[in-house]
Amino acid sequence: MHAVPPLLPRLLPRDALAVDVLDAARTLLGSVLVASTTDGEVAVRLVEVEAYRGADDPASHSYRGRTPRNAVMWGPAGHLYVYFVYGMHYCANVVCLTDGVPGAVLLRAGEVIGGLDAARHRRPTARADAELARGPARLCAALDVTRQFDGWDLTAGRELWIAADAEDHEQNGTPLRIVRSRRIGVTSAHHRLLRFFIAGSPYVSGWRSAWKVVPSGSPRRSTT
DNA sequence: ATTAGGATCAACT
DNA sequence: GTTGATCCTAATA
Repeated sequence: MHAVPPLLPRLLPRDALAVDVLDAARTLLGSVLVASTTDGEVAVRLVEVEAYRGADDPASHSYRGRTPRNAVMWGPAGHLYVYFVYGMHYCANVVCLTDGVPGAVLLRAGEVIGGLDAARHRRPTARADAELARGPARLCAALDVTRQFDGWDLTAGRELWIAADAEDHEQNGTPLRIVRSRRIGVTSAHHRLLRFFIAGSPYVSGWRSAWKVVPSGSPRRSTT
């Protein structure tokens, strides 16, 4: 055994995201989204994501083709696709695959690991810190992500960027486990198990005991 | 603990 | 005119 390298934040490379949405989902779990704006820096470790594909996925915004709203999904991997829903919320996705092939991973929930005060200020209705970023629109609110960041390159290391998972996480001495389930809130493609989350995490949204949940490996540290 | 209804608007039929 | 990749509050158990 040689010396353990320092756990410095490392920018997640675009290559790690220019892959199939299922692989990108597993890479994103454990990664940390960092937003540095004038009112503070907030960092969120992702614990729950959902994969959305293209023409073969009726639940995806890209299913019916390219529009001004969803155009970013056809662009380069590692950029952010932000959309507005229900008249008052924003949700964010990380674009995957290669240029011209739509696909993205919805960021559904995470643990606020930095900038708690700023996050609490932006999420006044949260009654516990575990609720600060539990849910896709809450996560965006905690990071102050709006349509201003639609198309933003997360791999450039500017105000909003993504850090690779730097640790081998464990709980009670065993590695964290990824499980998958059906996606939340979608009314089509119900059967597909395209939601990925960290088993047992208190920061995961929408847990339902009745749901079918299957194992799906452990978080992957990107090696590129 | 679980459920139902309302808020509020851009994109799309 | 209808529909959401949602969240919050209030009501019921």
